Amino acid sequence: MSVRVRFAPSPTGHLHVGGARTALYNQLFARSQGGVFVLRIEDTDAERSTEASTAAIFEGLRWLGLTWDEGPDVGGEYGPYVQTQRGAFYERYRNTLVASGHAYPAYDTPEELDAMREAQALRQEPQRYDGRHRSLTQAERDAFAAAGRLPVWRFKCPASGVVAWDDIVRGPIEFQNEVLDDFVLVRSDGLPTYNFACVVDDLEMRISHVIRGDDHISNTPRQLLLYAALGHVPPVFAHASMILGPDGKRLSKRHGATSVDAFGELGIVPEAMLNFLALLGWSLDGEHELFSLAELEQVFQLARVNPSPAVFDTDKLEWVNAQHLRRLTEDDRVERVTRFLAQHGYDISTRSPEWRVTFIRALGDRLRTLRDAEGYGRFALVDALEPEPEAWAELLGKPEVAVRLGGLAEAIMSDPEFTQQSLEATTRALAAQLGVKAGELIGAARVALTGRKVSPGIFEVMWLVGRERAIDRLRQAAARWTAESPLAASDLP
RNA sequence: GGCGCUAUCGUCUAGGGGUCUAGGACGGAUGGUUCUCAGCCAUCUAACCGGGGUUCGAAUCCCCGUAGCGCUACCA
Repeated sequence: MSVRVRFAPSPTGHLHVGGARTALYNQLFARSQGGVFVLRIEDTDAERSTEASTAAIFEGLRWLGLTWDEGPDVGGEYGPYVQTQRGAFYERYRNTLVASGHAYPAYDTPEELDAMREAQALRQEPQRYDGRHRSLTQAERDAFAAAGRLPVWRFKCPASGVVAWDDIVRGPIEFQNEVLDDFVLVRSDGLPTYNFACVVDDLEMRISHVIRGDDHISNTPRQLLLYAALGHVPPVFAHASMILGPDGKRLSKRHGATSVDAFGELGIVPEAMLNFLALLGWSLDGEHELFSLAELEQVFQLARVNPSPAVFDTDKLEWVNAQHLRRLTEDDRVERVTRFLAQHGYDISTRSPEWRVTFIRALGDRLRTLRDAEGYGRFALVDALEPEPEAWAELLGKPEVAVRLGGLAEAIMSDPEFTQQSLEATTRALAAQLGVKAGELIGAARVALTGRKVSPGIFEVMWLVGRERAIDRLRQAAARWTAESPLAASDLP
């Protein structure tokens, strides 16, 4: 049997991390099996579906680097791949079901249904459609129609028996038919409901495996019943678990970023997002955890997907991100940092290639996210530097700062080479001459040159800041220290 | 309420009757390296939800609880 899977989002918002993981698992399974990955848009909810959401979902999938073999944009043998364009299929299948006695029109109004459920709730009964329009006579139907009522089409659910399947990630699951009711197939406006459209499309698109979130487990028995009524063998089902927030509740906006491209804004690289998502609910062996998409496509196994829900852990995501950042080639890393910075108001594209490479090397392993480049690299990105209060306060408490920084400015000025090496030699020589530890001098220089207590290596910093600006910052800091430090008086002769 | 799913360190997980004094990773802690930080190295921290079975033996199988989550729409 050839493997055909699909990711079928409904365009009612951004691509959520849960959806992204479902899409990923589908692609991974398809590729690992030499199968086909289909993208289908389930927009039968006219109320909530929007063009903008469809676009956002595409954008999210593309950002991640996912690729599908059939879909609205790439076409394919079983199109169209947008449900609102597949009306003819649903109509045909509905007619089949009506003809075989598996479906019937129901004319209840929303108010009548509400009343029915209320009454059931009052009696502590399970709330489900009681089948009141199941066996209407033609005359009764005509009467409703004449009264202007538009029917929905309901599925005639068997009153007894069980429906069961062997879920790839959860094993055997079964439902008693009696807990199901005559669910709606086609709404009064003619649009199919999820359960119906889904089955029709999976059938028509020859889907072999349905990989989706476990919020669909309770839909599965209904769909299975439909396959049976239609006389078809159902696909194999695999229900992955939910992704939770740190509080153990279903991940949502209040946990922060949930749409995948929001993570791009946070400085997460798509390779890392994919890797992390794959690990949320799947593992190769519990030992290896760093994978590229291509590697995942080789080693992924649906049966190794974990049935229990997983908490989305940002710390781990950032760690995975840091690992992927390191794996990038230097050119790629320069490119991505440059692009990220540009999107956040810092243009380093005009700098020399040598400067940019040095900048990225200086940032080095400090980058957990691309955004860290803004923080660690700020000293090199802006002209005017306001020292952080805490760092400055500490400097004020140190002795002889003006002499040292002033001396360093002099030394740098008279360093003919101005390379990282020469700067180091110059600085260390000065420290020796002043009789202080190099670390002392460097610490003061760090605050003067970067405004912070933490920065990349000081000689890289000097080189990146440039001779003029470095001298300038050192002198300014010296002057300001003299003006503000209680220790300044004793510093003067 | 009904139905369903899930249950190993704080988090992601390995482990599926003996090899488990439960392994790896993130996080945290400590020490080393270093101009700070990061990194790297070393060490440490911390778990089988509870109770009953089955068995010579259970984290692993069964049952019952409990908890969390999902579904219970003319949403998907």
